[in-house]
Amino acid sequence: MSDVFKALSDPTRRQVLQMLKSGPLSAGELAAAFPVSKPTMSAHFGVLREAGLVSTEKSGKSVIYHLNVSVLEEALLGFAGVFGLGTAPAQEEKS
Amino acid sequence: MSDVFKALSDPTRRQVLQMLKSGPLSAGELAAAFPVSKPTMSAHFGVLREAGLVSTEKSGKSVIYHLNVSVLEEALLGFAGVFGLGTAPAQEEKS
DNA sequence: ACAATGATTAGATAATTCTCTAATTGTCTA
DNA sequence: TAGACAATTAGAGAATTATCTAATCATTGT
Repeated sequence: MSDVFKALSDPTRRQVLQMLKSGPLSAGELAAAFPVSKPTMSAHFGVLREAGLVSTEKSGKSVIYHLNVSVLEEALLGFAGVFGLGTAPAQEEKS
Repeated sequence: MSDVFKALSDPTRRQVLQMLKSGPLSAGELAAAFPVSKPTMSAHFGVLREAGLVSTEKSGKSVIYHLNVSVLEEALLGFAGVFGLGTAPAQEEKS
């Protein structure tokens, strides 16, 4: 779980996740959207994969990245839930 | 916003926030709950304050820390919302 | 005014993180 | 089999982070 928040702490990685929200993309397609080198992006991908936030699938020369929404959901809403935020409307304490 | 996620990336800081969920606590009370030095905790408090996740109030010798739930909510649910998670049930795309 | 207490600041160090270039691996196609 | 292309690994440097001890600041009580 800490790995997920660590992964989310970088703006580039958060943006990668947002790009993947609309569907799978190759490493190259993702990398092209950022002003850093490909190896740097590869490192970011590694962090995301380590955290379980993305999965990979190999397709010919390319590596396709998929978003694992469930992992993101569990971390984000799980933590939010601890504070009574989000999904569970925080059962109203009746007087 | 990036400051919030950066702040949330550390387990100690996330735990501090959880402790504050039940109500305000002094720096000393918070620090006592962790196996690190007080200056280290003070640094963590600084990160949380910088991110807007906590506010301080001075009371005599003590400094009282308050949780700013709204900031946490905005970041957590805001980001979750981008992925159609949480509050907004993600309007079903009808065929 | 002094000593005690709560908290932060100063200064330093070890570990981690982000980034780069260069080299390597794997796959396709001419 | 070569060459080209996609991606990652290797290796290194700069910046940030987490942590510590010692010192300082601020407040309270004697």
